[in-house]
Amino acid sequence: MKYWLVKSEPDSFSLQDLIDCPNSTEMWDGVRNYQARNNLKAMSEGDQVFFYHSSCKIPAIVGIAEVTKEHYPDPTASNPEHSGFDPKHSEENPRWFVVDLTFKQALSRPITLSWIKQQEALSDISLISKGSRLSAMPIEDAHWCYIVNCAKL
DNA sequence: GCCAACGTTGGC
DNA sequence: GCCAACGTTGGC
Repeated sequence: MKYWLVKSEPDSFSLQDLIDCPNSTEMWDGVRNYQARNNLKAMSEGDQVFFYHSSCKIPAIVGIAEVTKEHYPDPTASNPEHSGFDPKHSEENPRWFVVDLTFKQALSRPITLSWIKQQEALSDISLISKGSRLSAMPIEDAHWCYIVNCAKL
């Protein structure tokens, strides 16, 4: 099992929004960056995912979700009406993908970006290193465990 | 709202 | 294939 982190702007889709989805499950669509896409494709069913709130007052990891369906073509990329439409994408020859994420639990306290930056043990976490703008990125086991322990689930 | 750090696009 | 121009992300 692998660990990941996905980002979402809470103004457009928050952890609560995921909880409120049917079966607390949502198709994670709209990724239009190749590296982030490759990370989506590397996800397996059962992988655990930190849910991170970005571009907001207090950027933080706020919860945990699970990959419940492995990657499949992003339907929003084939929809000309959709802002994520890509004419070079098709069902037959897909360029962009989604996974399904299911809510698992909220952290009892959010793990803020500013706190993460203060932790020696997390000094090389992908979230604050090169390529940190990716909307989906891998998290090392040790970093995952450190954060989960500190969140006192 | 600013801007640094990227990623993408397209002319050549 | 280079690189300038442009767009996006996301912290501050």
